Amino acid sequence: MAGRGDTKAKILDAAEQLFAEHGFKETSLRTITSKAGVNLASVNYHFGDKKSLVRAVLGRYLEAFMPALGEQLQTLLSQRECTMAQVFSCAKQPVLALDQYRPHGAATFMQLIGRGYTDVQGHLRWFITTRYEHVLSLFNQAVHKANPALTPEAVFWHIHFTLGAAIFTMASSEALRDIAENDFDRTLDTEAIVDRLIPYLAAGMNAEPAVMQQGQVLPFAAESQAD
Amino acid sequence: MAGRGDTKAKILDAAEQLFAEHGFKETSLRTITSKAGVNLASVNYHFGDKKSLVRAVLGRYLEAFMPALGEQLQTLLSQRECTMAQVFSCAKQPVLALDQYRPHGAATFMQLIGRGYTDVQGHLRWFITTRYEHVLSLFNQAVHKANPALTPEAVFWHIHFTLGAAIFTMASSEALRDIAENDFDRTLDTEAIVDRLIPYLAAGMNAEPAVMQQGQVLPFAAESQAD
DNA sequence: GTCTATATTAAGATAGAC
DNA sequence: GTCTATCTTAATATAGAC
Repeated sequence: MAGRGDTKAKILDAAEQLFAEHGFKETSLRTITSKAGVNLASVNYHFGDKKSLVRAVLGRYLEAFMPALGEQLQTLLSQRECTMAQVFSCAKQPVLALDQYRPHGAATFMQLIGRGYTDVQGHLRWFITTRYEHVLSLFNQAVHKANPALTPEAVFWHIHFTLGAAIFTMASSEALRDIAENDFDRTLDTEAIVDRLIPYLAAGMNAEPAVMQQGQVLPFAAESQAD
Repeated sequence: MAGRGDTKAKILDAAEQLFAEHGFKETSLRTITSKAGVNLASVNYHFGDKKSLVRAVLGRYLEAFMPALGEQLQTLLSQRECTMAQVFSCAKQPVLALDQYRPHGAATFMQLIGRGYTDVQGHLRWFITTRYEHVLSLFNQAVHKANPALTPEAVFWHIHFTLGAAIFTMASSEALRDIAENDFDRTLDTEAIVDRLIPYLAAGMNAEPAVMQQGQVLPFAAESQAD
């Protein structure tokens, strides 16, 4: 397997799939190049080192996703008013478009985001803070517009809860889809999962904080400890 | 540093902290034993291999948490009726109790769960399917009791969204707490985060699925693509 | 039970011929 | 740009003295 000038792309294609499935640390350059059918040394030639390869893989997707999300948010912000579900729907088309961009692109992207988020090396944080901070800011604005009653502190926490639900779900979307198709006996595409997710996230984001005193537990908690 | 018979415990204590912070694969036995102040070979002597050490670390926490959660859910299920917030509150006391069990136990536990969930080796799945399936079943029942109108399919998906929000948030709770304390200028304990999380999860779990046709996007999506 | 010393394997990276 | 061969490092694991 030699000769053609698309070695770089073949490495990226193989790497993104392996990274998504197994994680960055768990995927060796040898596994990648062997799957790609290229020589081990070519990774170093084309990307310098493994860290740069990881960033190239993430960057290819982020560059396809983030500007599209930014546009959707911009448009929504130019409306007179909006609902929380509309805010989250802004991500729907950009995510689904990734399936045209690459086979299983949407699922792969979300798995990569999930991997990158808990990653020690902070690849994803690097992208967000150096390139896409603006899009995150638009998202914050849109959330505030949809529900101005939310305090900044509530927005902060709810956004992170939301990230967790979205990233985590999509990162394990393949496994979940298999289980769901088996248990409920019907086929599911990425869009169906996204359509389940949007109302969940919107409802959570709009949630009112409960009034709780410090140390309060369920009324029956005390009895349950007695034996 | 030698002699005392608590080598096994010292290894567990060092390992849980390092695993929580850096992940299983990213933490070497050398790092663990050096932090614990014990000899490298003692890991193998006391635990056999690294895989068993990981399970021992997870198991110590799960054994402290799962039975307590099960009891809370049992008690709730014996009531005449319950709300969704009460269902999620069942986890509150068992989680917070971990802070008595080990320093920063609650945060460490959730970080470990987060690591274990995306872990390739499936340590966590192993525990759940071999030991704690019963507790998960109680949780499912409680959710159904709190909102019988939810279809089994909706419950399935919402539980996974919930797991994502909870695990992901708590796994990065230390970082989030730092940011929040800096931005909003007040101290936060684990209980405060849990109290934020519960109403969010309850609202999401109770969310009604939106009525959407296949392929529907935002009304303004078409225009935003024109240039 | 604990230690030193070492076997074994796998990984990232690079030199240098073509 | 691509290949073979190799360097270097770091990890798990174990043997065997104490």
